[in-house]
Amino acid sequence: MSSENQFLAQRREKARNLADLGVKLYSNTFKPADRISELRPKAEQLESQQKEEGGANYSIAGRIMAMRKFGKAAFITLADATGQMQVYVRKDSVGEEQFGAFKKYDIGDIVGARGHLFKTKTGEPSIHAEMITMVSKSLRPMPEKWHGLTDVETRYRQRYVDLLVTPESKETFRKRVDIIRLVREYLSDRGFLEVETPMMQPVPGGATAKPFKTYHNALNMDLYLRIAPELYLKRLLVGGFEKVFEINRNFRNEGLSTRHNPEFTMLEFYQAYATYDDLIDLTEDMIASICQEVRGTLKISYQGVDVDLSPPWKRLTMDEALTEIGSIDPEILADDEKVIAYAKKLGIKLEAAAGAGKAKTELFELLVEEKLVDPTFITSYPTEVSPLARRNEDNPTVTDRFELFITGREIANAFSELNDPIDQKERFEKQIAERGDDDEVHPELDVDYIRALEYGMPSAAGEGIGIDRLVMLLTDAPSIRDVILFPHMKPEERMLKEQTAAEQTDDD
RNA sequence: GGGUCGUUAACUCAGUCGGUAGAGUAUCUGCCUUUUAAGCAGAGAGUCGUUGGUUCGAGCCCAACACGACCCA
Repeated sequence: MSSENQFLAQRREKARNLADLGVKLYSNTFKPADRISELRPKAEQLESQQKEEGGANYSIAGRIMAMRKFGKAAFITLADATGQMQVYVRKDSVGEEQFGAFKKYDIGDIVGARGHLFKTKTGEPSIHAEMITMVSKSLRPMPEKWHGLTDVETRYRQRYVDLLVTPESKETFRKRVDIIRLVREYLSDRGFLEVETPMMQPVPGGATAKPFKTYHNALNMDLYLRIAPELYLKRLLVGGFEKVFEINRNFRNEGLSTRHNPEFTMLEFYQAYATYDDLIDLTEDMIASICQEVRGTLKISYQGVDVDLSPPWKRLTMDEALTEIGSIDPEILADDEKVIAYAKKLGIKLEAAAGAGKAKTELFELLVEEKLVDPTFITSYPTEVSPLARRNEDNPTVTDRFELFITGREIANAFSELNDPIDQKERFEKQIAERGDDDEVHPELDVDYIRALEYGMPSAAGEGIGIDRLVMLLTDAPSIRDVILFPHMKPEERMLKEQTAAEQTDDD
């Protein structure tokens, strides 16, 4: 039984031939002493057709990306983690035996080479191999060298191949690493402690979303994958840590889209004795400085649209945004019934219990959000849609909260924290009473969290930033799947078949 | 959940009006010791996403399904 095609069969055959020649197909004895990114500049300095003085020996290991074979010589392009470099393999340099084996090497094989530096007559910095050896034999053909891999489905499903042949993809993920490191440094430098709080929670809280459910055998209890770390981080403020942050995964059991993956990376940070406007300044400075570091400029373009991240960023209250950008008459905004009627007129469906705050938020999403291209802080969110935020002292119908929008997308959400345990409990209870008929979103009363607040939490402000979306912005990625190494996909039918076949029969 | 588009060789893509399945790269064989999308000559390679239907005949027309992309909710 073989679902093998011609290519797999050919490669297996070649591998057998190599093994017959005494070549180890998967050897672990070759240890490269040099890295391509450091070797190339050295070879670059040579003149064409010049060999390095002294004839020092260098060794590199990497994957064969291209081969240009002649009868008794060949040029191969080798790629290691740091870059690509050409290796010149000649029969009279590596010897009869090695060259005989080398002739059976394929594109995709991982090999080691040792030799001296030189530059070809066309000026290409190269290593003239005196020794070449197999490190790992590849049994599958690589995608085409010129067009590469363009099928996004294969790029997401087989990221290992994508990373091999799509330099831009590799670059995006390097930038992602940089961005997360810079966030960490920025906050650490300002005295924030990085902490880890439970990903498995008995009561999922801190956001309105559908959680994943799992089960703990020994404890005989249901657990939920967290939808947010918020309530645990605030417990730490109660415990006396004054500045904390966490960068980690959240899980939401909802649909997938260009902007949504079931697991996504979130930064949340909390600062005691701060208010939301302190966080406005911090956010603006942090994101701008990271952009400057990663992109070298504050004027970037996202999917063809120019975005200017130069501070200071625009600040508007929600009512101002609805008036200035949404063109809604301030008289309508001042009257709860008129706002609700206006929203309904525009086709927004509101539940019976929904008030003017909910209507305003819906109107904002419909009329304003996508128009906020340059960074804009929207403040004064209705209390109705902000169950964990502190009410404004002068106007209790709104909270001391902001959201940051860039390229029409929400990037950050922050507020002065509600630390009054009685108010908090009442708001939880109201939320639970209004949960409606959606069984999957079930806010529960987190009694331990209330207990924590009863011990007293300092005044504080906290913020969440979607790291994936920030990375999308700074890497100009159209889809969240382009910035997540292994995005969730439905299983391939082919693989399912092979898996069940393998489970049923176990011979070869 | 709804709509539109896509799925053809390992990869990138053609495929006319329904009449025996095509190219480039890659692979294989031969020649070739400074090439770089190396070159020259030859060869092999396909469940046309899946299952049904219409038809003398389907990659192409129809239906359902699968997976993906985009838009909408």
